Amino acid sequence: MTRVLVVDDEPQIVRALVINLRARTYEVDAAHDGASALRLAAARHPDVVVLDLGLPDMDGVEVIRGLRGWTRVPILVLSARHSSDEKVQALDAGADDYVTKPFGMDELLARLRAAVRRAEPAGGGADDMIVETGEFTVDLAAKKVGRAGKDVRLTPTEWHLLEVLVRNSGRLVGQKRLLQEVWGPSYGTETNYLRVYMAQLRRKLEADPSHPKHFITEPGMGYRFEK
Amino acid sequence: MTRVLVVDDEPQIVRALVINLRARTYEVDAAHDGASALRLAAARHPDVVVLDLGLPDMDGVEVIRGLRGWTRVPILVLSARHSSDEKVQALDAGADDYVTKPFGMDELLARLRAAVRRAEPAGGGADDMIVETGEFTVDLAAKKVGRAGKDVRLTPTEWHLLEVLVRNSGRLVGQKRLLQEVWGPSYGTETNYLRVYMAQLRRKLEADPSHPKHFITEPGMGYRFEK
DNA sequence: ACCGTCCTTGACGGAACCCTGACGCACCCG
DNA sequence: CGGGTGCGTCAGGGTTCCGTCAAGGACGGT
Repeated sequence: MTRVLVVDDEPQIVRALVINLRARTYEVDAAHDGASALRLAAARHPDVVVLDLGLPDMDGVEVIRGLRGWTRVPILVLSARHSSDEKVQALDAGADDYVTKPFGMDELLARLRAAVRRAEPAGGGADDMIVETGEFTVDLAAKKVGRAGKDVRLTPTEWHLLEVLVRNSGRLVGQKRLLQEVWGPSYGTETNYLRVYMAQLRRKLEADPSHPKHFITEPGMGYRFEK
Repeated sequence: MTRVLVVDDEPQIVRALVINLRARTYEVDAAHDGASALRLAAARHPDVVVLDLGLPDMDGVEVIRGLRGWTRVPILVLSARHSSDEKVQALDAGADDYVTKPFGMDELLARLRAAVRRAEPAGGGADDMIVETGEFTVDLAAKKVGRAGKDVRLTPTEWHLLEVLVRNSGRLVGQKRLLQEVWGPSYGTETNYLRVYMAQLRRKLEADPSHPKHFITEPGMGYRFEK
């Protein structure tokens, strides 16, 4: 299932896009300003972003930079402005495509398909990664965690944090990097978030949460996941 | 150096593109029909293809399919036709972008940069530099130190000091430089810090801490790490 | 409009860490 | 032979950092 994040401040455009995308079995999130767009992108990990440049709270190019700070997700820019300068700016900031309003829905969808297609891993990526420990199993592709034969229920943030740690299995991940990957690029010092969510992960997955064997704290530096 | 293959049957457009691209230090090949385009692509392996759909010998979409049969090289389509149908066809056949003539050179170049950029290999290279001695192992990427099969726990300052020494393996590092790299630029004379933390490193890593073989003191000058 | 889930935020005890000063030792030089 | 300098060691105290809990608020679904 492909997940799309639609960012636009005009409700009718958002609605049109959402309806068309859902009809084609995309999973769609919507945001109406830059701040929530960045937050949603961090929380939901869309496979492609459709971004209107004319947002109420911040410049669209800033949103692109905010995304590009930590992800290579395809960004498809919508804009009412035809000026060549605008396009160049957006594309060089990291956008993948630029469509001017008014746009044809067919064309937009085709461009969206193209963006998603080329983002797919080249040669059968090892994305079906399953990591097992003595006590639980993490299926990165299926986004599922199992323990003692039963599925463990994780909230989006918990899963996101777990995913970053597991993808860097064995390596230390600095707290700043964790915060930026999970909560977005504007975070970096709010270490209390990490404390809270690491505690939840340990409570749900560790055999003895007060003496963790897999989610290891490196004081002053970050955390490390160990099989 | 980025290599571009330009495919168009109109000589003036080819010339304009070639001049503009060469001026920006791209390496450019040109073809005037589909057959030679496919041949040139196979022979020269361009990093991006700029393809006009209106070719004399074959349908542009066929050219796209011909390329997609064996390569994922980015394809940027040029076309005089604005019809939504054409665009959808080309994009779904495997094109990455679609620009209608007449086009602005700035915009085309920006789209070309975008296409090349996202084709670049993903993550910054896995910098898994590992340094081994007879007694312990330092993994700079994972920020991990192992000794006799077990992980050794280092505090942030200990790790930082070790990292500077290891990255200058074999070379003498002056105490002033060590202090400034680990404790910050305003330090430089507090050599007692060094004494304390060198002692901790030796205690944790040397077989015989009182007769160090790897963390060597150069009296009056600094310290040196030796495998 | 209500309810449940999830995220955020603040507070607090305890642990880990960093700095500091004191002391002993080896070496060099007067 | 005695004083000085630089280095290694140790232990205590202050500070930062972490784990835990609970309450408040935002959001979505019924």
